[in-house]
Amino acid sequence: MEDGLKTLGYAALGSRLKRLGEKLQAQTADLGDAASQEGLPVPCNPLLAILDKRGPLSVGDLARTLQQAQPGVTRMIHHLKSQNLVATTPDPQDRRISRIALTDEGKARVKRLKESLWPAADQAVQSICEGLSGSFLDQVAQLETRLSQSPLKSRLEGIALADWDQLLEQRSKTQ
Amino acid sequence: MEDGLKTLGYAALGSRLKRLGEKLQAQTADLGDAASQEGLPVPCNPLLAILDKRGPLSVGDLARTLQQAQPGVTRMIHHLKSQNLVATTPDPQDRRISRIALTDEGKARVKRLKESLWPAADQAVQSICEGLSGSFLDQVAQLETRLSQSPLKSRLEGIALADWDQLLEQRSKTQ
DNA sequence: TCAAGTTATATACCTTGTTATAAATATGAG
DNA sequence: CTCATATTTATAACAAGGTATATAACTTGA
Repeated sequence: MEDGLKTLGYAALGSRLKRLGEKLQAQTADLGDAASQEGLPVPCNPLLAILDKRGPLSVGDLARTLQQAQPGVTRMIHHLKSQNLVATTPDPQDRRISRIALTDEGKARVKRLKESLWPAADQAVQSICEGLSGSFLDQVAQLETRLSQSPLKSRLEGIALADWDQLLEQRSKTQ
Repeated sequence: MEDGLKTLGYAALGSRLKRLGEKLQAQTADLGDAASQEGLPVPCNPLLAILDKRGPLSVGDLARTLQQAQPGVTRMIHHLKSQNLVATTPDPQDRRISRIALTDEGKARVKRLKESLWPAADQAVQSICEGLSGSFLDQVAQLETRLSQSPLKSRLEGIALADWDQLLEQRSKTQ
């Protein structure tokens, strides 16, 4: 009864990926301890990471980088701004553009996230993706099963957290 | 600039899968000609397919089968009911339960979808998933690229549509 | 130079998922 | 039998994505 979607082949892959992504995000939120999260919505994390990596960016650049529609990015910026994690300054060359940058508070938060939630999420998700086999559809099915049977949080027990920058560096070498 | 998410490793996989799913669904909507769609929201398609395959079901059974929270299913049922595609009848054994079944109009609609949108979606999505390689993360990245470079619709040109039931039967054999 | 078009951001509204909870019904223990 | 608890569906409120469009600022061409 539970696996009805699997009988619908590739036609339902869109629905399945969407919900798989939502479940990953939900479980990712559970990974952070209270200290590292402090009420930050999950989708803000990639935005902060991009800002940290690529310095100040315009709303449009952020949207393109995140491959996301601009109004959603604007909304996240408002949220982050209300928490004093980012600040916007008008571009002197072109006053339509506002440059988004991390505040000092934002940088401090990013530092904490780099030591806790981000590597935890990376390592847990990598672990759940290990050894998938078969067609992409099969792999998605395996992921669905794994995610409901052993949540991300349980995959971190007894694992040492790497530091975020080291993780990414290492990954870029392997690739 | 465009591939910023790829530099974030597994940590951003949730966001990426969610948006990849959304884009697949959006492009799937473009596949149907006006006749086969008639204003049916994309997420209703799996629901109709399950109802067609497994006969009348309760709301709870549908939610479990679709691996989705119950209130979302209730909302879709209301929508489909307003279009006369499904009907609900109270279960004689347990009056809390209402059994959801396709109406004659619903069956006719399903018949049309089986001959057009569903196989089109299945074949197009299968084609875009062909020959992916590398880690799951790599495969997702390849899918993102392919989807933005050649949309699902363009993958159907000159391809004969199979019938839905034959497609699924064939797939279950291959597997 | 200024009118017309283009671009960047913000806003409004919609969609579709979620949780929490209420209301109706069923079940089971005493 | 009755009351406490379970279960089923519906409703309300929220989250985070989307499209369409308005507004302000820039650019270009006659």
